[in-house]
Amino acid sequence: MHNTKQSPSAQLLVVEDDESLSEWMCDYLTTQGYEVTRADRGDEAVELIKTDIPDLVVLDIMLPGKDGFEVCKEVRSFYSNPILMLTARTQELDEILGIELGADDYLTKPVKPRVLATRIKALLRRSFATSAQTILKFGALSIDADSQTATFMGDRIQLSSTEFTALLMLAKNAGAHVSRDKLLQQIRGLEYDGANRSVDILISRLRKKLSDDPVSPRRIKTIRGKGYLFATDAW
Amino acid sequence: MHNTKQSPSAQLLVVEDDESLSEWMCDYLTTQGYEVTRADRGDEAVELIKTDIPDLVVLDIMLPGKDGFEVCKEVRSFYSNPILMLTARTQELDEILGIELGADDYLTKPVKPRVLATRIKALLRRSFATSAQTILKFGALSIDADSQTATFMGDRIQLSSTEFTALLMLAKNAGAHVSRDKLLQQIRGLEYDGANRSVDILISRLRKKLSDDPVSPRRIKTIRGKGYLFATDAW
DNA sequence: TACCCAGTGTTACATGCTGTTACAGACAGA
DNA sequence: TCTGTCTGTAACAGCATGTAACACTGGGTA
Repeated sequence: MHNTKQSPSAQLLVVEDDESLSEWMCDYLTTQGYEVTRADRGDEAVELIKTDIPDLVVLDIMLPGKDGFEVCKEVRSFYSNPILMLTARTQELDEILGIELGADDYLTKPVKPRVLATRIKALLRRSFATSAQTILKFGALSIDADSQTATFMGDRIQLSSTEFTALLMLAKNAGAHVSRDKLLQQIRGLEYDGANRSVDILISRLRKKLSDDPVSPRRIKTIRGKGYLFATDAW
Repeated sequence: MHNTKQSPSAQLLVVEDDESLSEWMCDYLTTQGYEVTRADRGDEAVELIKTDIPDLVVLDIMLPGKDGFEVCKEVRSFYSNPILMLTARTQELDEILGIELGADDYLTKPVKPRVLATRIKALLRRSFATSAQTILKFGALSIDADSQTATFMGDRIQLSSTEFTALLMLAKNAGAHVSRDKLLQQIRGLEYDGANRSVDILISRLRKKLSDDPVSPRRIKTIRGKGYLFATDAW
């Protein structure tokens, strides 16, 4: 029952002027389940990227019309999906490494099919993964778990790692109360012994940084005897 | 339940016109866990290589249609996986050694099963090993494990090998914290004794080179008591 | 050999983070 | 209103972290 095919037919653009190489790459990638478009000129490639917006571009450097470096530089202003460069000579490779032109990976010719497929898969996986970034948003407040950053009204809030952990935990359980026990466990791996006030202090500091009034908090509410609650719609 | 097979069924093409020899090689390699395709003519082999793109080709020299030398030369323009040549006579062997035709290894007949398997395994391992290169990208920062190079905003960052190792390790675990212990282990193969501050210094130097503000770092965050974390999306 | 240099670890001190204590105020039930 | 309990937080202490300055090392060079 399980379909083992990983990539759900991503759309690729192969830009290569060597016809035989281009042909086998396109054929091979098609057999791998990709939808493949072909171009053999640099200027043509730019147009295709603009109109088709492929999920990934395989881009040779030596090209008629406009070389790979130029293409890369030109499209980077509007195109952010991965670009895999193909290079024939070590000299070109040096150039790729020296100049930061926006390529996401490179391959030296001769290209091995398995390697090509592996790279493309990896790049696509990464590309999809980063676009599925987990950012929690609550009005003007947003919390990004991956980069450990919280912003409020566009400004970054300076939080210590502990504060961030607590905020994230509260936000993940927004609308429900989180006990001191759980917060402490998350932060220090400790059980709450009842007399410990560290969570209170932590919340106090968090509120201050979120400009939340402790007397009548809109964001982090106190649930007497039970813990704290992150309010979803604070303002 | 555990499958001990190492190579996940690589695809091989055996090109040999001696039927009995071809048959036992194919059978034997199949029992070794490979997926084997057969050809007995040189021209047929070229077609199969083009369409199937096997992970490795075992190629006899004396063949009807087109001999092994020709096949090798012809496919090398588009095929870069390993080719293992089979030769009957010493004279042929001399030719293989004299002419650079793109073979990766050779075997003289009679072929011993164990030797054949060992060579194939070695060639495949080498072939896959070279496919490890990849560029990690995080906004304006890119890290190339192969060339031990990191660039930031297009400029190359001058990193010592230790610094690069640490950066790579952090980047590979982007979004998750990496302990001082692990960093030290990776760098020096040592256990972290708790009093050692070398990791801190290393991070400090790294941050400086990445223009990361230590007071409020965007790239390499400190997780108090746990280590450091590379933020995926720093800006 | 003596010297230089880059890389790396150590020391020492500055700074920052977090928990504890102590007290003030808030809350709930009687 | 009174009382006991819970919560907020200032102030402090202790420890973790940041880093300048120096020491050490190994490799290259004159």
